[in-house]
Amino acid sequence: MDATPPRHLNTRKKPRQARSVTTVEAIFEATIQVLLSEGIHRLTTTRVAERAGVSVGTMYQYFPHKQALLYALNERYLDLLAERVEQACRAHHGAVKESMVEALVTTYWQAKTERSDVTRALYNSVVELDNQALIDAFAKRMDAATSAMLKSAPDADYANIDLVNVTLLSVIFGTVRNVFERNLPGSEQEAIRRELVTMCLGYLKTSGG
Amino acid sequence: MDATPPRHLNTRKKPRQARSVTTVEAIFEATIQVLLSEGIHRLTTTRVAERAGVSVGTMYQYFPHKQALLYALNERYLDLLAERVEQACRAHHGAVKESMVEALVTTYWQAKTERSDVTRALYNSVVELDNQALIDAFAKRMDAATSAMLKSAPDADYANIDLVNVTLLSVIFGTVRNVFERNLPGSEQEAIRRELVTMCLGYLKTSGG
DNA sequence: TCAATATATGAAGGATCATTCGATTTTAGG
DNA sequence: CCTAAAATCGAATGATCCTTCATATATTGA
Repeated sequence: MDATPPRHLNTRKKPRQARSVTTVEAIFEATIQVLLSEGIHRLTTTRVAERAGVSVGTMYQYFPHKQALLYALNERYLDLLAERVEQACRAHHGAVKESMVEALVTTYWQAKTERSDVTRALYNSVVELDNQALIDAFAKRMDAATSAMLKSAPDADYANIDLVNVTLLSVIFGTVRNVFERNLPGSEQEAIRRELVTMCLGYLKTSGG
Repeated sequence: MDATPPRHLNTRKKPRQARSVTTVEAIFEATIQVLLSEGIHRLTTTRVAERAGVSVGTMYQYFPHKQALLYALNERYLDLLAERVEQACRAHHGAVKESMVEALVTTYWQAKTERSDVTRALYNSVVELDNQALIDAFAKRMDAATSAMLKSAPDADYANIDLVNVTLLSVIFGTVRNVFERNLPGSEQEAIRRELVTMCLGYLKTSGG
């Protein structure tokens, strides 16, 4: 990541010997595990240290405080992700658009899936854990509403309508979230929204629905 | 939401008089504000109560503990969102697919944008605030990598290639995240992934790029 | 007007947690 | 083997926070 970390989030010192490299690695790994098994509000320095098999003091040799730990974790993760996509892009320079899209989707998807625990740990929102029940119920309602609508279309094709439906929902909802996260200027947001409509329309025209 | 809240997340008592309705409303509003201005790790019961202009004790009349407050907030938000989409769907029963898609995208998009503060407050991830710098840097790298690739295609159309590029990225990244959040079975995930490729391909064929 | 009920208060208890630092152990390199 | 630098340890500190409960105020309905 070329984003220079805010000074207060800098790591304290760089590991010089082999064992300290191991230590830092263990701390990262422990952070992910605690995040997944206990959630953010139980992510304490002591717990992470214990899980990593080191003492709290050791943690503070490498991270000035808790926030810096989370920041570094995220940074490392995003950096790896970015590198993989960049490589895939380079590998497809000059190719036809079909294989570009294929490569892009596949690479990103796979990178996220490969270590889905990390992905999930970092995705978790402020509400945590019990949240899942809400999300599920919400998803069900949406599925029901939109698939009922879709099936009522005069030109509906019933072959794979459920798959088309769930795809549409994932794409639309996900895109909105992503646009939010990137915090793009309003005009660009609006432009993307229009493109999204075009895209979904084209998709519906070719794939039954 | 028809997801019966886990017992330990139930609200304590229902407001019966007018003033307590106001109170609960103020608490919700204060939660959002504190979440936005201070972040999750500074969201304390005292702070929320103070912002809401009530005492801590009052909060505990309606929410058995902090988690229940966040849960309720999320629940209310998702419920409102779901209702709006459902209504839009009902309003377009029997319509042609074009207007269905248009309505779906527009409704969801607008609901999220209308109170973007709430949306953002609930979207915030575990890393919080300083995270934005990382996300920005990541987005820049991705934009650069993919747009360089796209422009190298033999059949590239330079008219609106930047918009096409940013749309593709938002759609792909967002979809992945959404699929993750919904925690669908692997087989369905894979099916959606294939659909996503189809969709992007179709999009690229019609819109320059 | 007056009890019964609903709502509000906030100091205090008890628990958890982030962070420090002086002491100890381990490693590298001469 | 020996010493300086690197790495580790973990009890102690001080701060923050969640939650309770006894008390006080407000509202309702008769």
